[in-house]
Amino acid sequence: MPRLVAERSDILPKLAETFRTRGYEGASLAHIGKATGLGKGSLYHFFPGGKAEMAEAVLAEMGAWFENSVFAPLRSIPAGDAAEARARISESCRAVERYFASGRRVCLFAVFALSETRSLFEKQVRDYFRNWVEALARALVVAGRGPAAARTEAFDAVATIQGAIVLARAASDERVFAGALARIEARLLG
Amino acid sequence: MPRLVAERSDILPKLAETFRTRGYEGASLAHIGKATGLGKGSLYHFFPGGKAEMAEAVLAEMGAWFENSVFAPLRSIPAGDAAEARARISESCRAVERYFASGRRVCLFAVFALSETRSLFEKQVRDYFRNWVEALARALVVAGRGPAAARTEAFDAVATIQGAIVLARAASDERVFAGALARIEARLLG
DNA sequence: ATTAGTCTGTACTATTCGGTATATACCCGA
DNA sequence: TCGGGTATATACCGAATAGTACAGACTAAT
Repeated sequence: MPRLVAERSDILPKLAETFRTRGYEGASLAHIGKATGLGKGSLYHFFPGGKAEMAEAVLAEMGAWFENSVFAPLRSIPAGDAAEARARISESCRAVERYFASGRRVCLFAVFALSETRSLFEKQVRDYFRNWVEALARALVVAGRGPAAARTEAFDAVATIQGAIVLARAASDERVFAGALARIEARLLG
Repeated sequence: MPRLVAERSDILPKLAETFRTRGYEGASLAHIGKATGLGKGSLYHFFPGGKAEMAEAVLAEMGAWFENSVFAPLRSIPAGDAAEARARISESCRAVERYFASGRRVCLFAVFALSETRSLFEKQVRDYFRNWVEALARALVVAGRGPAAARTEAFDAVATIQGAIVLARAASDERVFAGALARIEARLLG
């Protein structure tokens, strides 16, 4: 039996894809096994906690990606450097567009937030959105907004992004996501 | 065996509640049976097509409610009556807030849009959001906006509402939904 | 009173579920 | 060459799954 996978993290992308497309309940071990090419034995070797641990690992990886690629850059802008803040906000919009594949790819945190799975991953889901809103609000403050306005604008921007994913999928038209994101960016910078 | 239910529509609310809280895959016939108080016999009597037909009926009822309570009033504003348009837009925001129970209650169309269930109910999901955006855009035109601006503003408003439900649930704080909706209304009227 | 049609509960099928146990194969260090 | 830890496949478990079959009980019209 040749080894196919060296590390747990090698199969996380395919795991994430399966949870995204089928949801937590809908992703059966059979689906996961087929998607990853691994049997139950290997799956339970890597994730002794079963499906719950798989989903947790996927959320952790998604969270880490956003932390590194979106939240941290927004949070760490030097105070007073409004030009840099605007540049980082623009960059974060591009990173978001890339990650969600222009609305074709779903946000797993949103899927979990809308389902009863929420209770299983409540903390991860809450922290993800809180971190996003707070990081963006911080960047807006550096860009010159008042604290209260920055907070509500950040909230609305994140909410609109999430809703745009829903509407883009509903319409099966990814252009509407790109358009919405462009308007969000303009509003954040304007 | 006493009759518990006279018509199919009597159990639709409980059916909707079950699909909302557990999703399509997560709502088993056992859950549905317990929630509605009906055995499988009755369930398959009313819905010979099983779960798929139940979900379809629920979507149809939700769609009809929105059509009557939100879309039609927005669509049927007399041309030129900007004041009436503003009043109807305000009313629709209040109807939406009531329906989604300030963000506690999930939008089933959004849940389906994000899952692979989407392929089963593609048309219903697409039509729901398209009708909403178009009705709101029409109202905005009557209120004085240009057609293009009306369309993008309507899209963004619906998207933000959907995203606000996600974020409100993630934060387990319904006040943030009410706040977001108030800002959306102000933006639509301003 | 009879009957036809409308519900309702229950037992049943076959399948699939998440999870466990086990046996086998591989790689690497001694 | 010989273990021992790491992967992997497979058979298996009890529970739950969607759906079917059917018999009983109620209602309403005849």
